[in-house]
Parts: sequence; structure tokens; C-alpha cells
Amino acid sequence: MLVRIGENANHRPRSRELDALAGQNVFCTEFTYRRGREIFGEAEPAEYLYQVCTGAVRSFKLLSDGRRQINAFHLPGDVFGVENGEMHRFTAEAIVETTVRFTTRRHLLEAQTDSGMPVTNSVLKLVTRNLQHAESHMLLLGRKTSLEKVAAFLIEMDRRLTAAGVMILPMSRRDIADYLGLTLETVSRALSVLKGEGVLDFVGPTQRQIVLLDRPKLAALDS
Amino acid sequence: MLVRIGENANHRPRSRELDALAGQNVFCTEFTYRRGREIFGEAEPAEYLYQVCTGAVRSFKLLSDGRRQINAFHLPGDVFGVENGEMHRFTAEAIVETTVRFTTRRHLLEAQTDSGMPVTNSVLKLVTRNLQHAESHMLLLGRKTSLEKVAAFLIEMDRRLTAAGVMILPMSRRDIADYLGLTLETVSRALSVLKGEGVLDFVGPTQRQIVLLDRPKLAALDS
DNA sequence: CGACTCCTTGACAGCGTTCAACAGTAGTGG
DNA sequence: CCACTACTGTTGAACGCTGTCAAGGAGTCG
Repeated sequence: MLVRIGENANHRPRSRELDALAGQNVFCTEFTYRRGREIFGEAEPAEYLYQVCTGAVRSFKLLSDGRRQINAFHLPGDVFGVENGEMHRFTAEAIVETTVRFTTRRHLLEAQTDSGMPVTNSVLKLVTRNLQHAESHMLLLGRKTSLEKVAAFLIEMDRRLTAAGVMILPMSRRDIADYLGLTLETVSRALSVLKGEGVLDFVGPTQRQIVLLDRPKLAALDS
Repeated sequence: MLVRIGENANHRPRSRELDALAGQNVFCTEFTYRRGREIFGEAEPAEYLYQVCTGAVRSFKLLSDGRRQINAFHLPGDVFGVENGEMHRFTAEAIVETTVRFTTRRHLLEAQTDSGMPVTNSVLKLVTRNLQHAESHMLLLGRKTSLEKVAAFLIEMDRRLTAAGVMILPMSRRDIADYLGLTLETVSRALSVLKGEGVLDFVGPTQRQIVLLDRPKLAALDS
């Protein structure tokens, strides 16, 4: 039986993708992870497939000395853990308290043999979307300056989680830095520059709530 | 009719993938591109699917000011141009004189409806492999030092094109740099360091032929 | 042979990192 | 509720890795 996701500003059309993937009759369970908890680890068997209901997830790889590269942030509606192999290729952690729905890969495979091929097609679509994101992120990581990286990050997050004119970032400066291949100090400095230039402003007591004041200028900075 | 690829040191099992993809009866044509020629451009309609017979191909994205990020090198046996969408997301160019086989996407789709689903599965495998490569490349681009990047590059190329103990690089220092998110000078310096440390040596008149003398040390440098 | 590209090497600059101090916020327990 | 502590973010100063600029040599191709 399906568990309904409540009314949520971040509840996008994509929320239905896990349904399309697994079929309407697949058993889906909800689970809530506390802030910082690991959802699955790199090289662990990929048993489940997840969809974010509320909260936010980071998936990343580590080098032996602790350097971290965050590959993607998963926000409400996003499906993740689609490894199409035996093992997860990332570690996934809840950034804040996060509720996910999940289903087993076995259910996926069974649904596939039942209905023919739409399931494989859905998996292909998801993998292709991940690949596209990875491709543009390689351009960012390899060839953009710190300011361009932060601008690109803001544009992406603006698209994905701005509601009522305000973007509430669930992730820390360190998370952003590890996503952009920078240090947290450089991210902080770039944000200060953008604020100084009137591109954005912080609202509220914390620095995690951002209002974009000049999107054309921001887009121009992304090159 | 299929065109046979000649005996070639770089002729890997993967060479059969386009067959598996498109079926043994699909019409495949060969074509040879001269050094530096564009095979397809970013945002062009993705009409064909390619496999390298001989030579080497670079696929890359550009920023408006000319900064280039090479996403992948395609070597003999590799299939490329699998965009799974209307448009190519990269530009592909022949690095040296390169012969490719190609088939139209339409043939692929027809093969799919004929035989059921193995075609989609093959596409999924290819896209998944691309994604895996992109994922580890993001870690490299975002978090590795120049020496680690060059070491990782050598390890990858050693695996993919070392024959008879010698690795003959088809690409220039600039290509390597644009692949690793560095400048060509930094690549050159890193190679000089590795030579100085006895990890590798150049053979022949040019600096494109490399012998690896200490693979364990090289692997250690990749972290 | 001459023009061109490619590669190496040196000197220097600069962007981003590192190290450090400080302030604001959140989380915890009395 | 408030004090205490840990966490998070900003900012400054100095460093260093990589980029930039430049020169020169070697290889390649017409």
C-alpha cells in the first residue's frame, strides 16, 4: 500500500516517479532518519531504492584521508539509490531530519517481468538524468572559478527549492563546499561578495535563508 | 552487413557491444575522420551511435569563453554518442585519424520492438558505465591534487591502452589537462616529477610513449 | 626546408587554501 | 528560563599550489 506524502511546498511532480518505477501496487514503507544519519554506505549491497519525502540527503564519495566529494543533494521528490548494480557507489546521509519512502530492488525486478519493459525504461530515465547532472557538474568542477561555482549552485537550488521567494538551504557551508570542490571559507566569501553586489540577501536569524535579488546578474556570473 | 575490425592490440571484448546493442543484422557503416575533425557537436540531434574501430575520440563541453572540459576519451572498442535523448550533450572530435562504425538510432529503436527488451538493457548498461566513470571523475576533479590527477590518468590509460609494455598516448598535454581540470603546464610538470621519481620513463622520439616502471608507487600517489 | 604544433622549463602572480580569531546560533541540561 | 557548550559561519592574514606568461627546443607536416 502506498503512503501518501503530505501537502508540501517542495512536493514536485517528480514525486510520482517512484510510483511509475515500481508500479502502484508495490509495497512502500516510510522511514525517518535523524540529522547526520547514514542511509546507506558506499560498497554496501544495494537492496533498496529510496525517495525523499521531506528533508534532504547528501550522497558522496570519500578519499582515504577524509576528503569528500558530494555528488548530489537529494530533495523532496527525488529518487536515489538507483545504482543498477550489486553495490552502492556512494554513501548517503540525511542532512537534516529526513523521511524517505523505499522499496526493495526485488520488487522492481518482479514488476519488470510482470509488465514488460516500462520499469527498465524508468530506470534508464533516472540514470540518464543522473548522468546529465554529473556531466554538467564535471564542467563546473574542472573549469569554473569559485564565484561561478557558487553562482551555479545558487541557480540550481533556486530552481529546486525556492518557495515563496525564499530559498532555505538545508545544507551547511561545508556541504556546499564539498559539492563544489571548494573550502567552506571560499564558499562563505563568495556568498559575501554576492551579497555585497546586491545579488542576494540573507533573511532570518541564520545565514541559510537566502533571497535572490538579481537573478539575471547571478546567471551572468555563472558564465 | 557488418564490417570486421582487424586484429588489433586494443581490440577488447567490449568491441562486440555495438553488435549486442543493435543486433547482428543491423547495417553498420565505417567512416574515417581526420585528426581534429568534429564527429558531432553539442546540441546537435543525436542521429547516430558510434563505436571506435581505430584511433581515439575526445568528447567535451565548452564554456562561452573557450574553457573546455573533456568528459571522456573514447578508444578502440568504446561505444559513444549514446545520449538517450534528442540531442547530443557533448562535442566529439577525432584526436587522431579515427575510424568509427555507426548505426542510426532508428535502427536501435526498431531492433528494440523486434526482440523485446535486451536493447534497452544494453543501453542501460552503457549509460550506467558512463555514469560510474563520471562519478569517480567528479571525485578526481573536485578533490584531488594535480599529482594525484595525473597519476589517476596514467593508471586509467595503462589499463585501457598499454600494449607490449608501452602506453602510446594519442592525446596532447592540453587534452590531458582539459580532462583533469588542469593546465597543460601543470600536467607536463607532474609527468616530469613522476619521471624524476622513477615511476615512468619516456621512450621514442616523442613524449607520448610512456613506460610505467613502478605501478605500486603510482597507485600510492593516486591516494 | 620552413612553418607550425607540441612539450618542457623558468619566473612570477594570483586564486583558493590554511590557519586563526571571533561572533552568532542551536542544542543541552540544570 | 538560563547558562554552558558545541556547532556554524564570517572574516582576516599569510601561505602555497596551480595558473599565467614567456622562452626555447624538439618533432611534424606540408
